[in-house]
Amino acid sequence: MDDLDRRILSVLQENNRLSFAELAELVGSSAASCMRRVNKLRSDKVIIADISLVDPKALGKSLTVVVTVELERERLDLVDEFKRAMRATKEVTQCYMVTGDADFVLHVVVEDVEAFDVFVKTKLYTNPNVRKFRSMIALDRVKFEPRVNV
Amino acid sequence: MDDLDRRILSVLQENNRLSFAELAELVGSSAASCMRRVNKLRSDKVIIADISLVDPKALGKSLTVVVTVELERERLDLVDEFKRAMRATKEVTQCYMVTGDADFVLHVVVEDVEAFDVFVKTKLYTNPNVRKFRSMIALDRVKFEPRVNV
DNA sequence: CGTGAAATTAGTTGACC
DNA sequence: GGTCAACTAATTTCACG
Repeated sequence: MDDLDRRILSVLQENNRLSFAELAELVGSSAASCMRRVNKLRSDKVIIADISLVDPKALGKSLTVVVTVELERERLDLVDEFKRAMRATKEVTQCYMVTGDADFVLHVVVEDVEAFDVFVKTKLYTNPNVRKFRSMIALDRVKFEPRVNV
Repeated sequence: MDDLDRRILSVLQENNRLSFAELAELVGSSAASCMRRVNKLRSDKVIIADISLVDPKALGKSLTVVVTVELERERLDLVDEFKRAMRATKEVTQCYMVTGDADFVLHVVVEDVEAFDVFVKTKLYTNPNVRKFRSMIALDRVKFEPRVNV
Protein backbone atom coordinates (compact mmCIF):
# COMPACT_ATOMS: atom_id res chain seq x y z
CA MET A 1 0.00 0.00 0.00
CA ASP A 2 1.97 2.96 -1.26
CA ASP A 3 1.13 6.43 -2.47
CA LEU A 4 0.11 5.19 -5.93
CA ASP A 5 -2.36 2.72 -4.40
CA ARG A 6 -3.80 5.58 -2.39
CA ARG A 7 -4.21 7.78 -5.47
CA ILE A 8 -5.90 4.89 -7.28
CA LEU A 9 -8.33 4.34 -4.41
CA SER A 10 -9.05 8.04 -4.25
CA VAL A 11 -10.10 8.04 -7.91
CA LEU A 12 -12.07 4.77 -7.76
CA GLN A 13 -14.08 6.00 -4.79
CA GLU A 14 -15.45 8.69 -7.10
CA ASN A 15 -15.65 6.67 -10.32
CA ASN A 16 -14.94 2.99 -10.86
CA ARG A 17 -15.94 2.90 -14.53
CA LEU A 18 -12.79 4.40 -15.96
CA SER A 19 -10.61 2.28 -18.20
CA PHE A 20 -7.20 1.40 -16.82
CA ALA A 21 -5.72 3.77 -19.39
CA GLU A 22 -7.87 6.64 -18.09
CA LEU A 23 -7.08 5.72 -14.50
CA ALA A 24 -3.36 5.58 -15.27
CA GLU A 25 -3.56 9.05 -16.79
CA LEU A 26 -5.23 10.45 -13.65
CA VAL A 27 -2.82 8.87 -11.16
CA GLY A 28 0.31 9.29 -13.25
CA SER A 29 1.19 5.70 -13.97
CA SER A 30 0.81 3.04 -16.65
CA ALA A 31 -2.31 1.05 -17.48
CA ALA A 32 -0.57 -2.26 -16.75
CA SER A 33 0.52 -1.12 -13.32
CA CYS A 34 -2.94 0.19 -12.56
CA MET A 35 -4.54 -3.07 -13.59
CA ARG A 36 -2.23 -5.13 -11.41
CA ARG A 37 -2.78 -2.85 -8.44
CA VAL A 38 -6.54 -2.58 -8.78
CA ASN A 39 -6.90 -6.36 -9.12
CA LYS A 40 -4.76 -6.81 -6.02
CA LEU A 41 -6.74 -4.22 -4.08
CA ARG A 42 -9.89 -6.14 -5.01
CA SER A 43 -8.53 -9.57 -4.08
CA ASP A 44 -7.05 -8.18 -0.84
CA LYS A 45 -10.51 -6.80 0.03
CA VAL A 46 -9.20 -3.27 0.35
CA ILE A 47 -11.86 -2.58 -2.27
CA ILE A 48 -14.87 -4.23 -0.63
CA ALA A 49 -17.34 -3.78 -3.46
CA ASP A 50 -18.04 -1.98 -6.70
CA ILE A 51 -21.52 -0.55 -6.83
CA SER A 52 -23.90 1.93 -8.38
CA LEU A 53 -25.29 4.66 -6.13
CA VAL A 54 -28.99 5.26 -6.75
CA ASP A 55 -30.81 8.51 -6.06
CA PRO A 56 -33.69 7.77 -3.66
CA LYS A 57 -35.52 10.88 -4.82
CA ALA A 58 -35.71 9.46 -8.35
CA LEU A 59 -37.59 6.44 -7.07
CA GLY A 60 -40.18 7.87 -4.71
CA LYS A 61 -40.84 5.45 -1.91
CA SER A 62 -37.72 5.17 0.17
CA LEU A 63 -37.49 6.28 3.77
CA THR A 64 -34.20 6.64 5.62
CA VAL A 65 -34.19 6.79 9.42
CA VAL A 66 -31.12 7.38 11.55
CA VAL A 67 -31.57 5.43 14.79
CA THR A 68 -29.38 5.72 17.87
CA VAL A 69 -29.43 2.65 20.12
CA GLU A 70 -28.39 2.13 23.73
CA LEU A 71 -27.75 -1.44 24.80
CA GLU A 72 -27.91 -3.20 28.12
CA ARG A 73 -24.23 -3.77 27.99
CA GLU A 74 -23.10 -5.56 31.08
CA ARG A 75 -22.09 -8.43 28.85
CA LEU A 76 -19.72 -8.04 25.94
CA ASP A 77 -21.17 -11.01 24.12
CA LEU A 78 -24.46 -9.12 23.83
CA VAL A 79 -22.64 -6.44 21.83
CA ASP A 80 -21.41 -9.09 19.40
CA GLU A 81 -24.86 -10.58 19.29
CA PHE A 82 -26.32 -7.16 18.41
CA LYS A 83 -23.73 -6.65 15.66
CA ARG A 84 -24.60 -10.00 14.16
CA ALA A 85 -28.29 -9.16 14.25
CA MET A 86 -27.71 -5.83 12.50
CA ARG A 87 -25.56 -7.42 9.80
CA ALA A 88 -28.34 -9.91 9.17
CA THR A 89 -31.10 -7.30 8.98
CA LYS A 90 -31.66 -6.09 5.45
CA GLU A 91 -33.38 -2.83 6.46
CA VAL A 92 -30.16 -1.77 8.21
CA THR A 93 -27.86 -0.41 5.49
CA GLN A 94 -25.29 1.09 7.86
CA CYS A 95 -24.40 0.29 11.45
CA TYR A 96 -21.69 1.88 13.56
CA MET A 97 -20.67 1.11 17.11
CA VAL A 98 -19.94 4.51 18.66
CA THR A 99 -18.84 6.34 21.76
CA GLY A 100 -20.98 9.13 23.17
CA ASP A 101 -24.68 9.44 23.77
CA ALA A 102 -25.42 6.11 22.14
CA ASP A 103 -23.83 2.71 21.67
CA PHE A 104 -24.85 2.22 18.05
CA VAL A 105 -26.00 4.36 15.16
CA LEU A 106 -28.11 2.66 12.51
CA HIS A 107 -29.27 3.76 9.10
CA VAL A 108 -32.55 2.07 8.41
CA VAL A 109 -33.88 2.19 4.84
CA VAL A 110 -37.48 1.11 4.35
CA GLU A 111 -40.37 1.78 2.02
CA ASP A 112 -42.43 4.00 4.26
CA VAL A 113 -43.35 4.75 7.88
CA GLU A 114 -45.46 1.60 8.16
CA ALA A 115 -42.45 -0.51 7.19
CA PHE A 116 -40.36 1.40 9.71
CA ASP A 117 -42.94 0.66 12.38
CA VAL A 118 -42.68 -3.04 11.55
CA PHE A 119 -38.89 -2.82 11.76
CA VAL A 120 -39.03 -1.14 15.15
CA LYS A 121 -41.48 -3.66 16.52
CA THR A 122 -39.73 -6.77 15.23
CA LYS A 123 -36.07 -5.76 15.56
CA LEU A 124 -35.82 -3.27 18.43
CA TYR A 125 -38.76 -3.56 20.84
CA THR A 126 -38.46 -7.33 20.89
CA ASN A 127 -34.70 -7.26 21.45
CA PRO A 128 -34.00 -7.50 25.19
CA ASN A 129 -30.49 -6.12 24.65
CA VAL A 130 -31.91 -2.79 23.50
CA ARG A 131 -32.43 -0.49 26.47
CA LYS A 132 -33.47 2.56 24.51
CA PHE A 133 -33.47 3.96 20.99
CA ARG A 134 -34.22 7.26 19.28
CA SER A 135 -35.34 7.69 15.68
CA MET A 136 -34.52 10.61 13.44
CA ILE A 137 -36.38 10.52 10.14
CA ALA A 138 -34.42 11.86 7.19
CA LEU A 139 -36.27 14.68 5.44
CA ASP A 140 -33.51 15.38 2.96
CA ARG A 141 -30.39 13.48 1.99
CA VAL A 142 -28.30 16.61 1.66
CA LYS A 143 -25.08 14.80 0.81
CA PHE A 144 -24.08 11.23 0.16
CA GLU A 145 -20.48 10.64 -0.89
CA PRO A 146 -19.31 7.50 0.92
CA ARG A 147 -15.55 7.28 0.97
CA VAL A 148 -12.60 6.91 3.28
CA ASN A 149 -9.50 9.04 3.42
CA VAL A 150 -6.52 7.49 1.67
CA MET B 1 -39.24 3.18 -14.51
CA ASP B 2 -40.80 -0.25 -14.54
CA ASP B 3 -40.19 -3.48 -12.72
CA LEU B 4 -37.25 -4.43 -14.94
CA ASP B 5 -35.55 -1.12 -14.19
CA ARG B 6 -36.03 -1.81 -10.51
CA ARG B 7 -34.52 -5.27 -10.77
CA ILE B 8 -31.56 -3.81 -12.66
CA LEU B 9 -31.00 -1.16 -9.98
CA SER B 10 -31.25 -3.77 -7.29
CA VAL B 11 -28.43 -5.77 -8.88
CA LEU B 12 -26.23 -2.77 -9.69
CA GLN B 13 -26.41 -1.52 -6.11
CA GLU B 14 -24.62 -4.71 -5.12
CA ASN B 15 -22.30 -5.05 -8.11
CA ASN B 16 -21.82 -2.70 -11.04
CA ARG B 17 -19.01 -4.63 -12.70
CA LEU B 18 -21.15 -7.29 -14.33
CA SER B 19 -21.28 -7.46 -18.11
CA PHE B 20 -24.64 -6.63 -19.68
CA ALA B 21 -24.95 -10.32 -20.56
CA GLU B 22 -24.51 -11.31 -16.92
CA LEU B 23 -26.88 -8.58 -15.78
CA ALA B 24 -29.47 -9.69 -18.33
CA GLU B 25 -29.22 -13.23 -17.02
CA LEU B 26 -29.83 -12.09 -13.44
CA VAL B 27 -32.79 -9.85 -14.21
CA GLY B 28 -34.35 -12.06 -16.88
CA SER B 29 -33.93 -9.91 -19.96
CA SER B 30 -31.61 -9.39 -22.93
CA ALA B 31 -28.20 -7.73 -22.91
CA ALA B 32 -29.33 -5.10 -25.43
CA SER B 33 -32.30 -4.13 -23.33
CA CYS B 34 -30.16 -3.98 -20.19
CA MET B 35 -27.62 -1.76 -21.90
CA ARG B 36 -30.26 0.69 -23.12
CA ARG B 37 -31.87 0.84 -19.69
CA VAL B 38 -28.67 1.17 -17.69
CA ASN B 39 -27.40 3.94 -19.95
CA LYS B 40 -30.72 5.75 -19.57
CA LEU B 41 -30.68 5.31 -15.80
CA ARG B 42 -27.21 6.87 -15.79
CA SER B 43 -28.10 9.81 -18.04
CA ASP B 44 -31.33 10.39 -16.11
CA LYS B 45 -29.29 10.54 -12.89
CA VAL B 46 -31.26 7.74 -11.28
CA ILE B 47 -27.82 6.18 -10.98
CA ILE B 48 -25.90 9.05 -9.37
CA ALA B 49 -22.47 7.48 -9.44
CA ASP B 50 -20.52 4.26 -9.91
CA ILE B 51 -17.89 3.81 -7.26
CA SER B 52 -15.62 1.44 -5.40
CA LEU B 53 -16.24 0.98 -1.69
CA VAL B 54 -13.01 0.92 0.30
CA ASP B 55 -12.51 -0.80 3.64
CA PRO B 56 -11.32 1.80 6.16
CA LYS B 57 -9.81 -0.92 8.32
CA ALA B 58 -7.49 -1.92 5.49
CA LEU B 59 -6.04 1.56 5.41
CA GLY B 60 -5.40 2.42 9.02
CA LYS B 61 -5.86 6.09 9.58
CA SER B 62 -9.48 6.91 8.98
CA LEU B 63 -11.82 8.18 11.67
CA THR B 64 -15.58 8.36 11.22
CA VAL B 65 -17.64 10.52 13.55
CA VAL B 66 -21.42 10.73 13.54
CA VAL B 67 -22.39 14.26 14.51
CA THR B 68 -25.89 15.48 15.36
CA VAL B 69 -26.43 19.20 14.89
CA GLU B 70 -29.10 21.56 16.15
CA LEU B 71 -29.46 24.85 14.31
CA GLU B 72 -30.72 28.24 15.31
CA ARG B 73 -33.55 27.90 12.90
CA GLU B 74 -35.71 30.94 13.03
CA ARG B 75 -34.81 31.56 9.42
CA LEU B 76 -35.30 29.00 6.68
CA ASP B 77 -32.54 30.50 4.59
CA LEU B 78 -30.08 29.52 7.33
CA VAL B 79 -31.06 25.88 6.79
CA ASP B 80 -30.24 26.21 3.10
CA GLU B 81 -27.03 27.98 3.98
CA PHE B 82 -26.06 25.13 6.29
CA LYS B 83 -26.84 22.54 3.59
CA ARG B 84 -24.65 24.40 1.14
CA ALA B 85 -21.84 24.54 3.68
CA MET B 86 -22.06 20.79 4.33
CA ARG B 87 -22.05 19.97 0.61
CA ALA B 88 -18.94 22.08 0.24
CA THR B 89 -17.09 20.51 3.16
CA LYS B 90 -14.98 17.54 2.09
CA GLU B 91 -14.79 15.98 5.57
CA VAL B 92 -18.58 15.57 5.53
CA THR B 93 -19.30 12.44 3.52
CA GLN B 94 -22.98 12.17 4.44
CA CYS B 95 -25.46 14.78 5.60
CA TYR B 96 -29.14 14.27 6.38
CA MET B 97 -31.72 16.80 7.49
CA VAL B 98 -33.83 14.97 10.06
CA THR B 99 -36.74 15.21 12.44
CA GLY B 100 -36.30 14.31 16.09
CA ASP B 101 -33.62 15.19 18.61
CA ALA B 102 -31.48 16.92 16.02
CA ASP B 103 -31.87 18.94 12.84
CA PHE B 104 -28.98 17.36 10.94
CA VAL B 105 -26.93 14.20 11.12
CA LEU B 106 -23.45 14.34 9.65
CA HIS B 107 -20.89 11.66 8.91
CA VAL B 108 -17.50 13.22 9.25
CA VAL B 109 -14.53 11.24 7.91
CA VAL B 110 -11.10 12.50 8.89
CA GLU B 111 -7.60 11.17 9.44
CA ASP B 112 -7.56 11.23 13.23
CA VAL B 113 -8.88 13.02 16.30
CA GLU B 114 -6.67 16.04 15.68
CA ALA B 115 -8.19 16.48 12.24
CA PHE B 116 -11.64 16.10 13.78
CA ASP B 117 -10.79 18.80 16.28
CA VAL B 118 -9.83 21.10 13.42
CA PHE B 119 -13.08 20.28 11.65
CA VAL B 120 -15.12 21.07 14.76
CA LYS B 121 -13.33 24.36 15.34
CA THR B 122 -13.46 25.61 11.78
CA LYS B 123 -16.83 24.28 10.63
CA LEU B 124 -19.06 24.03 13.70
CA TYR B 125 -17.89 26.31 16.52
CA THR B 126 -17.42 29.19 14.11
CA ASN B 127 -20.80 28.71 12.48
CA PRO B 128 -23.32 31.03 14.19
CA ASN B 129 -26.20 28.91 12.81
CA VAL B 130 -25.09 25.94 14.91
CA ARG B 131 -26.69 26.06 18.33
CA LYS B 132 -25.40 22.73 19.58
CA PHE B 133 -23.83 19.54 18.33
CA ARG B 134 -22.96 16.11 19.70
CA SER B 135 -20.21 13.83 18.42
CA MET B 136 -20.28 10.05 18.40
CA ILE B 137 -16.98 8.52 17.39
CA ALA B 138 -17.28 5.31 15.40
CA LEU B 139 -15.40 2.46 17.06
CA ASP B 140 -16.50 -0.13 14.53
CA ARG B 141 -18.15 0.11 11.16
CA VAL B 142 -20.32 -2.93 11.71
CA LYS B 143 -22.14 -2.70 8.39
CA PHE B 144 -21.91 -0.54 5.31
CA GLU B 145 -24.20 -1.43 2.43
CA PRO B 146 -25.48 1.82 0.98
CA ARG B 147 -28.58 1.29 -1.13
CA VAL B 148 -32.15 2.37 -1.58
CA ASN B 149 -35.19 0.19 -1.90
CA VAL B 150 -36.33 -0.30 -5.46
C1' DC C 1 -38.25 -5.13 -27.21
C1' DG C 2 -35.20 -8.98 -28.75
C1' DT C 3 -31.67 -10.91 -32.06
C1' DG C 4 -27.49 -11.22 -34.39
C1' DA C 5 -23.58 -9.33 -36.82
C1' DA C 6 -19.93 -5.84 -37.25
C1' DA C 7 -16.91 -2.41 -35.44
C1' DT C 8 -14.70 -0.49 -31.54
C1' DT C 9 -12.85 -0.44 -27.17
C1' DA C 10 -11.29 -2.55 -22.92
C1' DG C 11 -9.38 -6.32 -20.24
C1' DT C 12 -5.93 -9.85 -19.86
C1' DT C 13 -1.73 -12.39 -20.55
C1' DG C 14 2.98 -13.01 -21.55
C1' DA C 15 7.52 -11.50 -23.26
C1' DC C 16 10.81 -8.07 -22.72
C1' DC C 17 13.66 -4.17 -20.76
C1' DG D 1 7.68 -1.04 -12.63
C1' DG D 2 7.04 0.27 -17.82
C1' DT D 3 6.20 -1.04 -22.74
C1' DC D 4 4.64 -3.62 -26.51
C1' DA D 5 2.14 -7.21 -28.93
C1' DA D 6 -1.44 -10.57 -29.17
C1' DC D 7 -5.63 -12.55 -27.58
C1' DT D 8 -10.09 -12.54 -25.36
C1' DA D 9 -14.09 -10.33 -23.82
C1' DA D 10 -17.23 -6.38 -23.45
C1' DT D 11 -19.31 -2.34 -25.30
C1' DT D 12 -21.53 0.00 -28.83
C1' DT D 13 -23.92 0.67 -33.12
C1' DC D 14 -26.79 -0.94 -36.64
C1' DA D 15 -30.02 -3.55 -39.44
C1' DC D 16 -33.85 -6.46 -39.02
C1' DG D 17 -38.09 -8.72 -37.23
